[in-house]
Amino acid sequence: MSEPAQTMDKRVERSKAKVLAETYRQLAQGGIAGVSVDEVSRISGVSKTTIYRHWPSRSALLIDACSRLGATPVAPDTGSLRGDARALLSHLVHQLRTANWSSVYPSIIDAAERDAELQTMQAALHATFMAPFKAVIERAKAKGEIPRERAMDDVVALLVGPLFFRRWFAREEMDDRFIDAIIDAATR
Amino acid sequence: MSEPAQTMDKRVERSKAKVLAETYRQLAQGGIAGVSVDEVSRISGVSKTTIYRHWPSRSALLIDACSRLGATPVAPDTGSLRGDARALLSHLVHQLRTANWSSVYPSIIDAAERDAELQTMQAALHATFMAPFKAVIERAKAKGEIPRERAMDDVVALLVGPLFFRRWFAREEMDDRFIDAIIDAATR
DNA sequence: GCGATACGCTACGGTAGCGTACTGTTTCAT
DNA sequence: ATGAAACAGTACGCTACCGTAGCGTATCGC
Repeated sequence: MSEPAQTMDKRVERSKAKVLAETYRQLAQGGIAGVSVDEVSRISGVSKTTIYRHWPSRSALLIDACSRLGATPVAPDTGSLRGDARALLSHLVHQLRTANWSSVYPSIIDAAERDAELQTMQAALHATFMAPFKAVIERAKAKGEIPRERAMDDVVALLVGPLFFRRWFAREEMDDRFIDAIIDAATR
Repeated sequence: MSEPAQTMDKRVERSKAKVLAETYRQLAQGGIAGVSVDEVSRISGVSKTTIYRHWPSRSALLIDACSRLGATPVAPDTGSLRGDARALLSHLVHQLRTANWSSVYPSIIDAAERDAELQTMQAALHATFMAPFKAVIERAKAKGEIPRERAMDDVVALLVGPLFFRRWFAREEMDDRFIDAIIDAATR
């Protein structure tokens, strides 16, 4: 979102990096509510004054940090929809188990329920996460593997919904057999 | 969870009811983080001293209030799995759109990510919500509408996951066509 | 080298929240 | 009627947090 701006003072870059790193850590540990500017300052070693020089408020810092959570999306191309979907879901399961954003995301979802700014940020994050799924489904439609009439968003929900459900609501394990069951159901 | 205890002082009952009612209201409005004991006291008209007589801490009050969110579960019996599932999902969609717990649940999910007590409460709530689904699926298995080998939890996740996904993550509308798509996929 | 900029440090002011102590009053149960 | 229990009101102490001000120092770009 915010670029290096071509020529950025080394000191600024260093400070921002340190602050964002510590913000990530606190986000992963305590969610959005667990981030305190005082503590970010104390642990990162960057003065609170400096933090407020770069972000106008705690809220701005949080949005900036959260909006960088999404990893670079990668759309596989195994040759078949089933193979692509299996690759995507396996990768997603791995992320849900290990990635930091997996424990932060509920905070964002909760905050988006009441804060408009957070809501647009979450929408962008969501679009980033879902992009590879949409790409794969679009390709499958082009090859005729699934009918054109099927709504894109429906297929995405059928594929990803059950995983999210297990990770955050049911708190159950997600094995390969479950992934296959999802694919069987969604690409029927 | 906490019973009328056979003979409960009218004053106690009245105080607890007023406090819980206001706690609900603040929960629906601002989530778990939006509940303040001082404000519950001020608006409900029940003295803070009294609140702390009945709940040892703010956390205890929150857990007590949240654990009562679940409505009485109702398992329909239309004669077919498709009919039952359609009834359940339609009702769930309506709840997700209008019920108070729909805006509170993300808070609980987030809190459960880090607090063990909240986690067990959420597990109980989840079991209550899913009970009618399990009943319907079990009946369908008995009638041979779906094979016995299919894991119960998989079917539940395939049915409910896409709806939760739409409500909280994708923030998209849920119409009857989508419900049919889910049922087609899950009961294939 | 030197001016400009970023930075650290310390100390505030202000707010909000939790949980407790104390005192006097109302309401219940018998 | 009377003792016991629950209650309201108020005032605290404590902690945590946000955001700002003032001042001196270090570091960058040129």
